[in-house]
Amino acid sequence: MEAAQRKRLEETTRYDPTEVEGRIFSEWMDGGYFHPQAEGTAAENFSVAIPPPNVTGVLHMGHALNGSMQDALVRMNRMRGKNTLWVLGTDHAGIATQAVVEKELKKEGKSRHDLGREAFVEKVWEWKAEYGSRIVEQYKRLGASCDYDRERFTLDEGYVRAVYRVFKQLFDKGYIYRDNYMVNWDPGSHSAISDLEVENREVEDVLYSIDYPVEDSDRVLTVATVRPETMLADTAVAVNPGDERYADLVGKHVVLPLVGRRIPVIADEHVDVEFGTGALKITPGHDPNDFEIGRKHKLEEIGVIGPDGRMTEEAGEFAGLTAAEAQVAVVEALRGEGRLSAEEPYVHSVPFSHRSGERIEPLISLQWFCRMDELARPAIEVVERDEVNITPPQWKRVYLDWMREIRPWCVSRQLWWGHRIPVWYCDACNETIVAESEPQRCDACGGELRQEEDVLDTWFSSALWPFATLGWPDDTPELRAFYPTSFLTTAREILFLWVARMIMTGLEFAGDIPFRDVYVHSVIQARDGRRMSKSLGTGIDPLEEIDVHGADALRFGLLAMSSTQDVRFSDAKVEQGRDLANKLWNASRLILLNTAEVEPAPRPTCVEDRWILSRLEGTIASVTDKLETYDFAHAVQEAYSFFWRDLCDWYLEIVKPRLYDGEEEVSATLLYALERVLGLLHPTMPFVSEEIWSYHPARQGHLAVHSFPVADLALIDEAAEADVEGGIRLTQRLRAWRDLAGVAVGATLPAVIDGVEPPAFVSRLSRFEFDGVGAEPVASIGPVRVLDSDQLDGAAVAERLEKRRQELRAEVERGERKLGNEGFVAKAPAEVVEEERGKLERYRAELEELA
RNA sequence: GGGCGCGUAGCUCAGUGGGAGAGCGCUCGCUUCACACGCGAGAGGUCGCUGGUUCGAAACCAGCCGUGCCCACCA
Repeated sequence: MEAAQRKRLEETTRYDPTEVEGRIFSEWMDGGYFHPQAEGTAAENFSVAIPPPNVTGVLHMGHALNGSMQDALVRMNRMRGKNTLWVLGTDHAGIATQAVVEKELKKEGKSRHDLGREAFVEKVWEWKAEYGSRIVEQYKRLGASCDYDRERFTLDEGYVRAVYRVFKQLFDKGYIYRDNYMVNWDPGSHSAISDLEVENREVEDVLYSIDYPVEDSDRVLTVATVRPETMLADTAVAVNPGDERYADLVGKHVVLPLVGRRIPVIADEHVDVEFGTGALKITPGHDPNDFEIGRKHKLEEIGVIGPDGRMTEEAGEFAGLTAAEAQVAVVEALRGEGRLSAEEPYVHSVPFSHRSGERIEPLISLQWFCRMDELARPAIEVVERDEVNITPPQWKRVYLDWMREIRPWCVSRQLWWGHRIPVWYCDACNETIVAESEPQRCDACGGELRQEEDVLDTWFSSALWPFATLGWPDDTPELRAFYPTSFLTTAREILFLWVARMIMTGLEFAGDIPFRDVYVHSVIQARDGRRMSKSLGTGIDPLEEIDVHGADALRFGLLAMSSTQDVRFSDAKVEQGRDLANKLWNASRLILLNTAEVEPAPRPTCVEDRWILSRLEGTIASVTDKLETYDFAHAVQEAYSFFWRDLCDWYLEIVKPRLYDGEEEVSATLLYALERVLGLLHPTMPFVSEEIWSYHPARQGHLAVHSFPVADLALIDEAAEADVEGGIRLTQRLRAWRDLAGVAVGATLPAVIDGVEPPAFVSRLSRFEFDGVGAEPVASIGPVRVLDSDQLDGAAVAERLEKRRQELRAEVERGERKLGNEGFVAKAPAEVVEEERGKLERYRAELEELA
């Protein structure tokens, strides 16, 4: 080691991530390690497509967790020498991004309409250029080993070609069509949204009962509704065909109050006899159920609420009011006419826009849809056959259940930011042209064309992510080398929205599954158990955590707290990671500053050496297995426990004298163990491991591309493990005895061994002299007979002895009770019974000695 | 309405048929020549409740209570 390096090691007693991380990351980038050549086949390579974050965003805890998991597996496979690609990119996130820019405009008192479409979209691109790359920089802070030179954007030039190709092919197959249909209208974003972007919330409304007079009769038909303003668009009243109360009215008409329109009484199975009066007003224009019933009975579809949320001309005297205002006015008018027979509070679930948070207004409008059933079929099969493996397994069924009930997808959005739908209309001859690139003139009449105004749902483009990012529709080297990707880690909330659609499009267009494994990770909640969200103010900023504790600490913490169930964010786990980084640094200082100049190699000379090597290799095997099966929490905690407990607390303490002596064998073994520990931890804690590696004598190049340790099972030694662990337990018992017997910390006590000689370290670490002479034994701890000396407090020793006797009596009693149970002896496995017998014997013997 | 989870030490969570675990916090003792982001020793739990299966249950089954999420067109 150079003198300067040695000096730095000697002087730096605390690991400082802020000083290290930026420097190390630059070294990785300069090395080009994250930018693989597009060579080989997907079967032999390793690749991942990052779930593309929104350009609007900043890194949140979900990204940090997901990034930590992906990076762990990506780095592990890169170290294994695989040609490894982690594709990075961002999503244009239609509604979200447009909303942010509109909000900016609003500050200047302008709306997007003031700018016009072209200028507005230009503005969004400017915004994207300025802020869109923030999240990429933040992934670097996390240490994510993405290919930053292959960054993609769902709206970049090549991506548009992929989207248009897909749209055209789906259209040609007859899957994509345009129709007037009931959609979820989001008054907030002024666009239709898909079913998956709707969330239901419990709301307290008023349930109004309205009397509809029956034509040519004194009777009234009373209907119940929470939206009285929609009665203006009623085109029927429905009753259940089996409902005798109304059987005679079916086929007759009622007169709609306020409006005066005659509407038929129809019979439909959908109507619940039990609910309210059993009569249901039918408003095909403003209610999804009524829409279905209306289509079935060929009812007129009237729209009284427009896309702007205001009452239309159809609403007559109420035209121009907002729906909420109209509700008040309609109720007032009905009351005036004596048609309101009841009002009662009513709690029910109501759809809201996931994006804008506004209450969904169901409307009929002309939209583009995509039939999903044919696309779903093969996507169901690959999951059924486990060609795409979903972990944890309960999500497989959730996926399959949803896919089997899949409905058409409304893919058009009334936005300006996004993939403008590749459809052109000719007003001259009414021709509709779908094309991958803009046609000049109408094929049929040569007339002028105008492009469809709507854009595609953001998820339409994200659905193509795994192959579009690799250059599809061109047959690129990247596509051949890295598709299908190896795995996908994701939050469950986008299982349908994104994962399912990638599987469908992957099979349809890229001819193969997009990934072999889907790992659905847990959700990290706020410290108080609420959802982390910006609007609730419950978010925890990963970058702040990185600033304070370091990226390795955050990564370790997130992986350690992740599990199959949702967990609350734990500062303690991040601090545990920070402490681990510091411990790694300091243990490495001890090793690197004191070892002799030797080749790192396992060179055991005693049982402790064989023990630590056995534990090391066992840990490598187990941690590797856990990482490969997405059991990140146990993987990092097991690595932690091996390193801290076994290596630092015990082995380093045991070998210190040999180390300070400059013994070559132990130096070689320690350097070997350190090299392997650094390699094992690098995927989860890349910065600190890389930094320490720079001081390691075996270093040739960066740890990021050094070999990942493969467990050497020849070094597993169960006998050595048993011996040393026995010695450790004995040491702990001796220390505990000293403590309770009131012995001074630094004092060495005389004792003799009666029985099997424990490993040599026990004497030194417990501060007992095992060849003591003279005095009487006063206590018996395993094979150790403690001899009396003036360092002992007689009363404390007696008390300690009595306590042990009580413990032993309890143990003996327990064993006797268990073995006295005939059922146990007869039915329990022989080895379990034997074990109990052995224990009982030992406890009895010890009690005998102490008596 | 249907489905999936969860309820274990003060806190956050592991453990899923043979003697209750981790991290943090707490108590006591240590400025021991890698680390006080440290070292050593401790205290702390009728494993939500009630029944059942079993020689044996925190774990398996049933019911109940509490709690979270997803899906669903009862006005």
